[in-house]
Amino acid sequence: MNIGQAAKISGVSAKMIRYYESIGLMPEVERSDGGYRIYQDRDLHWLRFIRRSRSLGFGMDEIAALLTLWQDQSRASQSVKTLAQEHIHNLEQRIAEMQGMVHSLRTLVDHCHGDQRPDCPILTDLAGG
Amino acid sequence: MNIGQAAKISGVSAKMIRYYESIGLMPEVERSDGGYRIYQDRDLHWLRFIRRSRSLGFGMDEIAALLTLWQDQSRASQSVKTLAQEHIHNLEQRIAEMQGMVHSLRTLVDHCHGDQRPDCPILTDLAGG
DNA sequence: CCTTGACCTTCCCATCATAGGAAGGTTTAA
DNA sequence: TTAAACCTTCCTATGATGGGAAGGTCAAGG
Repeated sequence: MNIGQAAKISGVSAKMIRYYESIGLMPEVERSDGGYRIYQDRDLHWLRFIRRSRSLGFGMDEIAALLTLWQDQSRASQSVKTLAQEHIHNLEQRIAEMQGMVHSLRTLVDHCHGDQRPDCPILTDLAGG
Repeated sequence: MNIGQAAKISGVSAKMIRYYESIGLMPEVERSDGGYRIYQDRDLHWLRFIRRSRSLGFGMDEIAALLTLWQDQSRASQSVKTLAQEHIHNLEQRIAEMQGMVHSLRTLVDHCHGDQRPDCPILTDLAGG
């Protein structure tokens, strides 16, 4: 299977597949005589694992760790759970940060009459009160 | 006032002040004979405006627009309000996305016993079900 | 067998906001 | 006059992704 087909099936772009390989997240796969990468079903599983992990917001470092745990038949489920919990914690922090922004912005927006007049509490706040 | 003092007072690092200048977000300020940037109170206001906008999650493009509106005495408050509302909308979308991640992760984590056994629903999910 | 088009290869560049560092010039206080 | 503290510009990197150029390969049809 070519990289293009692997990309279509796995939902990971060819660009990203090569990138994952370059940073060591994907193993280097077999090549054809002409130098084309050749993918097997096993590699597709790998790619889908990465894609799903990305969609849950894991970073490359975390995915590398998850892949290692995945490959290690004898790991304790505890290590995976801990990693996931830490990731949840990070996400929640970022969410809280953005919610704080939304809250402040909402207050400002609510106080801005939003008509043709130039007076605007939003700019007044940004300018430092 | 040197860039270092301006940085300390405004809370924007010297590095970033130069960067803002280079992308046209800050006006080019006066220089000393030796080439040092010289900042006035007016410039500090500008920097604080940028810093506050950044802390509310506005991107450089949006801040550029806000600064223009700020400088334009005759603009309608409506334009500012609209910009802020669009930004809130963007933030809320990103928040929702991350909350979806947290939700999925929480479900997975709740189903993982997290002990010494290797069996782990989190990895099973990541691997595709 | 040859051509053509679709595909692949590597390499470079860009994003966005921020930081680090190197090499060298300026300012200021002792 | 010298040393320390500061400044200057320029280059590099981050993380994940995409775009594009120059050139090589593969497969199908004539």
